[in-house]
Amino acid sequence: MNPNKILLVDDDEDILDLLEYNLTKEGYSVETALNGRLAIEKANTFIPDLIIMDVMMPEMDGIEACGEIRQNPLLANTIITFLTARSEDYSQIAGFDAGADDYITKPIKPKVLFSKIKGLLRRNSQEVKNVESNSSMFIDREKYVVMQNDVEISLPKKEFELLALLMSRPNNVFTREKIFASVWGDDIVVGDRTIDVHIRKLREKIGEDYIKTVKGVGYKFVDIEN
Amino acid sequence: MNPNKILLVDDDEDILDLLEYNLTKEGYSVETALNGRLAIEKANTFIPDLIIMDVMMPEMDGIEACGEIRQNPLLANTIITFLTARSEDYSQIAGFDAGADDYITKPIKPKVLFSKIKGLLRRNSQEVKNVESNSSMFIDREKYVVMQNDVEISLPKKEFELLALLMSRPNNVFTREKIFASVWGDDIVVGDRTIDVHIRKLREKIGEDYIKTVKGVGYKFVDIEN
DNA sequence: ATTAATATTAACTCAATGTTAAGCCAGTAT
DNA sequence: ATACTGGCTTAACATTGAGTTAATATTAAT
Repeated sequence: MNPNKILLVDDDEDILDLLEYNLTKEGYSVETALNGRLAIEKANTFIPDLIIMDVMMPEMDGIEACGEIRQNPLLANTIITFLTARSEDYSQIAGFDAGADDYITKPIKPKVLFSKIKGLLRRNSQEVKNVESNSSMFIDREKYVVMQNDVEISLPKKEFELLALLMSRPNNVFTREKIFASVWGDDIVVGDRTIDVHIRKLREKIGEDYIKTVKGVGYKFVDIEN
Repeated sequence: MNPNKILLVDDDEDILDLLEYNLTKEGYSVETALNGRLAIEKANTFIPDLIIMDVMMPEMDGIEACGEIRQNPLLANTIITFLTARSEDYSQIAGFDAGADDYITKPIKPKVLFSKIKGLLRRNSQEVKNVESNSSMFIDREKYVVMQNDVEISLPKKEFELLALLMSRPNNVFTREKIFASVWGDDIVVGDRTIDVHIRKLREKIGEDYIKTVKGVGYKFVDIEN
């Protein structure tokens, strides 16, 4: 299934119509909402892959809505992007705190916006690359090792790919479904406990605190301060 | 010699001046370039240890320049880092494809940038140091022999080329696919066990511990202390 | 308290790799 | 010519350990 469901949230109907029209024409499945509260409702049923949301809205603003949406495990992998005026510096910071993935500054040309959307959605399905986070750990695909505080940890293939996936988006929850699809491939079927066992082995090797279980949802890699 | 040569590439002279001033003060040897094309020229003669390059530039963008630079074997050990806006997700992905090692998101505080640079160069110097300390073994293409602790080991062609390939990037994993492509050529087809047998003969001659198997992935040449 | 989800452990399976020896071929010495 | 030589490949079989499973324990949510 290609990721292509977009939820647009803005209090200006003209903008909604314009974007909806053009994005639909591009082949995306689009829904809209006029404020934060409605956005939450729509998101819970529509399960979009991407939410583009204005910050300033009546009823419930984007920041608050974002926080709510991030509570829903089903939307763990949904990318949330804010629309924000260039100068509203504070909203950007608050937005990231609330769990936003990105922000787009207004005004923006439709063409630029579309290519941006394409890029964002592509990220979800991208092959996992070397990952450099500002944590004490990073993946070295060339050497096929994980560096932890300048110590090399070598891992078997499946464990390595699993960790690489989780680290590709720290703090982001990966569902078991996504993990299977990415590490094992869509066709191969293995038992339910297989992921658990690999997670366990990883925790044994890199420490208990890096991989966090989100019960009923999946697993995430969290950054640890030195 | 410590790795300390940095090439800065950005179309904004103010930024170049600022960074150059501060990095020079930190003891680095710094050169600058205003666009991708100039960057390639400078890189070819300056042989920097680290290139910090803006993605968006006139004349030739960072991605393209990165690809070009990666063609030059002299710059194989040069770290290439992109400067990119937080939201330009696509450029990050394309950057890795082009051979970038890392990316730094703008805006960034100078202090953070400096510590990041330090980290990047330190990582590189450690690798280089390992290679040098392991002068217990090196390839002599002229004589077509491998020197191990001042002892000449002469190897048949295939074994020699295989070892030379692995040693060309110590600690790096080479997949069977790549080994075939490099040592045998893309067209020639040989059986699955052929590589194994050559690996075995090499291990017999140079010792068991130099070539490590990464099951399901490939082989790598590892440095050995003393 | 009940239950579903996850953790843990150890045993098992099988694909990937290791090992050995024999065969083939090109170059070369007899 | 013929036989020898060393390099390379192949095939058959052995071995290994990554990956999986299954059984049981523990945990978190209601």
